Amino acid sequence: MKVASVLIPLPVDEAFDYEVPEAMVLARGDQVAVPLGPRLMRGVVAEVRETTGSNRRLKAVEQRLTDPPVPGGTLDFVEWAARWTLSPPGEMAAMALKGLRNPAPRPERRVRRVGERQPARPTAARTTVLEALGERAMTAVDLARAAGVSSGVVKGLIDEGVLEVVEIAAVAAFDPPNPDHRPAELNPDQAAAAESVSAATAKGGYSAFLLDGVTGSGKTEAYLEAVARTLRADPTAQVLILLPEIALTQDLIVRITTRFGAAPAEWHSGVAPPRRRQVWEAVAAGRCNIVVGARSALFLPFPKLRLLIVDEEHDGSFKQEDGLVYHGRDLAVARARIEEATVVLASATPSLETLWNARQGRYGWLKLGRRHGAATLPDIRLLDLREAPPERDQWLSPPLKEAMAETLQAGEQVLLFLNRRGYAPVVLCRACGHRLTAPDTDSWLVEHRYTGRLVCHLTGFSTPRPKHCPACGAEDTLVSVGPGVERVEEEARSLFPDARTAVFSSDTVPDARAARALIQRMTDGEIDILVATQAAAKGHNFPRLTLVGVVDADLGLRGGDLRAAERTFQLLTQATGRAGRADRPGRALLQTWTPDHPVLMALAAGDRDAFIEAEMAEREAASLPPHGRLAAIILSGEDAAAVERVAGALAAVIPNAERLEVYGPADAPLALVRGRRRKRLLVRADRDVDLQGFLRAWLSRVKVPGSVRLSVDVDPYSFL
DNA sequence: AGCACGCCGACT
DNA sequence: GTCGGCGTGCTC
Repeated sequence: MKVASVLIPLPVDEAFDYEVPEAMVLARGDQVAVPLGPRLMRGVVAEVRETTGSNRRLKAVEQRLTDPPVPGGTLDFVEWAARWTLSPPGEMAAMALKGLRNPAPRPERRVRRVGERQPARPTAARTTVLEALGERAMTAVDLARAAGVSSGVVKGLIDEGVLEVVEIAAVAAFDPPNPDHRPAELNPDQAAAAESVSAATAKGGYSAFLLDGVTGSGKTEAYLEAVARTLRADPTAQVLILLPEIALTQDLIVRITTRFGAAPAEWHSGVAPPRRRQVWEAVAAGRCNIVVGARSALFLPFPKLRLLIVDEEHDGSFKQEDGLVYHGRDLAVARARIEEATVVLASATPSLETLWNARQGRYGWLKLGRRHGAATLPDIRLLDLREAPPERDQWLSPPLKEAMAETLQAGEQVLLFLNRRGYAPVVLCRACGHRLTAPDTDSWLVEHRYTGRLVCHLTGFSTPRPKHCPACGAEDTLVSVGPGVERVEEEARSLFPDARTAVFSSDTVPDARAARALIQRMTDGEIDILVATQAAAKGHNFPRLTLVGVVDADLGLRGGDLRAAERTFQLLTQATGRAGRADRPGRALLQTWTPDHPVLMALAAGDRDAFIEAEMAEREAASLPPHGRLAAIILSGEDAAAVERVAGALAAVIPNAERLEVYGPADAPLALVRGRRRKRLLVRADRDVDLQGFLRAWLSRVKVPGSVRLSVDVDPYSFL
C-alpha cells in the first residue's frame, strides 16, 4: 500500500501519514485534502512511499486538489526553514500556501454577440456598437465608450438578446519585463558588480554576493542591471527583490517599471487579497518574472527562481518575531542555496554577519564607490554635551541651535533625528516618584501629546493622561521626563517660530501613502525642520537638506544589547547620509555625553573600517555572533509558578555539549508583558556546533504544559 | 488551530 | 439532580 506524509498547517512537529487510495496518483508537492479528526484540512504531500502494512490504522487521503503543486525547491526550502528555526513544518508549509487563502478576484462581466442575431430596429447607435464590438468580448462600459454612445444603447441590445453577458475569470496580465527598455548609464563599479552577479546567474548553481556601497553609490541601478542581464539570458527566469518594509516598495516599483517597461508584482500585507491570489498563481505558473516584496514573499512558489536580492540587508525589520520566528535575509540565502540560485545582499551599512561572511570569502564582495557628481558625505561632528549642555528641560544644545539658525537662514532644511516616538518616554509622579506603566506590563507608558494619551509601545495599551497619580492620588504632580520626537518638535517650533516643522514617526505617518505625502512635502521644500524617528532614516533623498542633528547619539549605545553599537552605527550612517546630496555640502552634528566612545569616534571620523574592526574584535573576544551563534528560549505564561517550573525543569536537563553554554533562566528583559511572566534561557555555541540538534535533544526532554508557551529564537536579534 | 473530553456553579 | 464554563490534550 502507498502512504503519503502530509504537511498540515498545525503546530505539530511532524507530517501526518495517510493511506493513498488505489486510484489516486500523488507526488511530493501535491496539494491534498485530508481528514483530521472531524474535519477536512488542506495539506501538502511531503513524501509518498510504499509500505507493507502499518502498526497504525491510517485514514485515507480524501482527494487531490486541483490547485497547483508546491514546486520542489519551494518545498525543500520550507522543510529546511522549519528544521532551522525549530518550527512546525506544516506551519512553514502553510506560509507557501498563504496566497491561495485569498478570494479569487471577481470574474469580469463582458458582453459579446449572440451568433449573427440582428437588432429588430438597427438604429445608427446600435450599428456603431455592433461594429465596435465585432467578434470580441468587452465590458459594457468599454464598449459604450468605444462606440461613443451611452451605456443605455448597449443595455438595450442585451435586453433584446443581440448581445449576451458572459463572466470571464479575470486572468491578471503580468507583462514580461523588457531588459532593454531603458538601460541605466552605469559607472565602472556598477557595471562590474552587475557583470559579476549576472555571470553567476548565467553559470547557475548557488552563489552569494554582498553589494556594498554608500548611500548614493547607485546600488539599485547596479542590481537592476544584473536583473536585466539575467532576464535577457533567460526570459523565463524569476527574480525576487526583498525590501525590509513596504514603505520603500513604491519607489522601487516605479524604478523597475521605468527600467523594464513593465510593473513588477508586489507582495506584502498592503496588497489587496484578490490581487495576492493572482500574484501567487502567476508566480506558481511562472507567468511572473519580477516580484518585489516583504519577507513573506520568500515563501512564494517560484518554479524557477534564479536571483534573489535583499535590499537594505542590515535592516532589523527582516527579522520576524511573532508567530514563526525567522530572519528574512538568512532564509533568502538559504533559499538561494536550495534553489541553486544567486543571492545579492545590498546595503550601505552591511550587518556584521554579512561583512564577516564576505571577509571569509563565503560571499563575493562587490564594492561601489561614490557616484561621480554625487554629493560628498557630510561633515560629521560630535557635540560634547558635557561642554555645552542644553538648557534645563531642553534637548537641543547651543551649538546645534546655532547651526539650525544658520541653515534656516540660508533657506535650507534641517532633519532632527531621535529614535523615540511620542512626547516623553517616561511619566512620573513628582510627589511619590511612581513611574507610570501599562497594566500587566513592565514597560513605561510613553506620553503622546498629539493624542493626549499615554501609550504602551509594547502592547498598544493606551489611556488618557490622568489628572491624579495612580499610586499616591496626588493631583497635578505628573511630570513628563525625557524627550520624544513630539517634544523636540515643540522645542524647535518655539526656537524658530517662523520655520515650518513636521514630525515623521510611525504615529504621524501610519501608512505608506502618508509617508510618501510627507516625503513629497519635504522634497518640495514645504518643511524647514523635520523631526524624525528611524522611520525617516533611510531611502530618501532630500536635496535641500543640509543639516542633520542627532539629538541623542548615545541612545542606541545603552542597554547592553549585543547589537546596540552596530545598530547605532548603521542608523547614524543612514541618517547622516541624508544630508547634502546633490550639490550642497551637508553636515551632521551628533549630541553625545560620551564623545570618546569608539563607535562615535569611528562615526565622526567617517571610518567604517575602524568601527567594524573594533566591534568585530569585541565579538570575537566574547565568541558572540558572527563568531559564535546564539539561540534564545523564551517561556511565557500567566501562571508565574508554572513558567518558573518549566524553566527549572529545562535547566535541570541541559544535555552535555562541547563549546556550548547555556545561560539562565533569567527574567526576559521585559519580564511581564500583558500579564504573562517571561523567562529566558540563552544558548551560545561555537559556529561548528550543531545548535539545532542540541536544542531538539534538549527540548524533547521536557514536557511543557499547555499553560506555558515555549518559543525558540535561533539567531535572535533583539532579546525582547 | 479546532474540537473533544472532563470536572465544578446556576437552573428547568 | 442536569446544562455548561473553558482548561488540557489530541488530531495520521
